[in-house]
Amino acid sequence: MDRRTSSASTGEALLFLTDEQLRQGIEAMFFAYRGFTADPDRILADMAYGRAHHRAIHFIGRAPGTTVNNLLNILGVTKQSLNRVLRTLIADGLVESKVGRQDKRERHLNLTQAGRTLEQTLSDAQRARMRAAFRDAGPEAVAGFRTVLEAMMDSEMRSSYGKLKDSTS
Amino acid sequence: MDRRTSSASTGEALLFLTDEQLRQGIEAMFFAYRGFTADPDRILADMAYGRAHHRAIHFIGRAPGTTVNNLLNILGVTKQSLNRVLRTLIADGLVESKVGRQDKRERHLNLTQAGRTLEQTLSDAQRARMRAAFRDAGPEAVAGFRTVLEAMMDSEMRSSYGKLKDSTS
DNA sequence: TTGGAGTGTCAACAACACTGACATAAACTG
DNA sequence: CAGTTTATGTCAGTGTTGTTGACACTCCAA
Repeated sequence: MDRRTSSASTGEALLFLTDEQLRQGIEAMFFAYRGFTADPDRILADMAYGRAHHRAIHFIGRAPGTTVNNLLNILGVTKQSLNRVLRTLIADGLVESKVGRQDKRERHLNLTQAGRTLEQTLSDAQRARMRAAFRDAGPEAVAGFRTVLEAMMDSEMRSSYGKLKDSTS
Repeated sequence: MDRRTSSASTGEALLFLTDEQLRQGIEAMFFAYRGFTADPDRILADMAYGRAHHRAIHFIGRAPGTTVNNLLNILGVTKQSLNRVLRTLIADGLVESKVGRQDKRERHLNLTQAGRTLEQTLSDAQRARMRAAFRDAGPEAVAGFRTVLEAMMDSEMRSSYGKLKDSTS
């Protein structure tokens, strides 16, 4: 099956689309993601936190004052799941939740000083690996990396990604 | 902190290594990985299987006759965790486990016909997304994508990845 | 024969996701 | 104003996937 991409009938120009190339892409993604999360995971293992806390802290730090609903959309989890994480982060004084001024139903989330410190620790570890990978690979490879990843996102995620990207440019 | 990469002191040539670029790389990785797993996850949700079953099926299909220990190294989980998954896959007739001929302690794992069918279904979905992303991004971007991902892996994973890659070339 | 490697299994537990149901307050709508 | 919707929080239950620790069995190799 899938004769179109596994034979040479489409010519040399599409050789990068063979099933074998796609499988290697899939496996590269799998192994790289493990590396990507390994360092923060190690740090968090010593605390009572996990990957979910890291993600929440990352995106609150990235979009200060964001609402719970917005965070829900970015993270793509249920409110029950996020709430469990947020509750512990707020209780531990890493995140603060403030009632909205305009719309008092909303809660605006911000990192406290302690939260920023942890965010920095986690993101330093993750950035160090990313930086090493980027440096080894070079600028053209990095551009290609981002192009492919963007194409691989669902469109909703792509818009979340775009908003974050633009908000800090 | 990290003045080296966040200032212009190292020159324009390293602009792709700014903290902002690294953060965007981190977020791209996060959102893209969600897309990457979304399609197989949807298929598996209807069955009694999850992502762990998909991974086992993928790598058994990729390296037929592999031993449990080898699979353990590739997947990077405990044998207890893998065993739970393998047990259900074997019980459901998707994977068969054969005692080694040379070393009878080892078990060699292979997909049954039913296993291959499921593997095909899952990997078709995942490859379709990967193919679309690769096609949209173009060959140079794909090359860069792979270069960065390889640089991001831990070295043990990189060697697992390399072995799989070479075994089918 | 003894030690260690490869494997399987039991039990307990934790993290993180899910669904469903319900509560509250605020905002919007007719 | 009454009714509905939105944003959020919470309780209870469940499932998948990971972990440790312990123990047993088979079998290879020194």
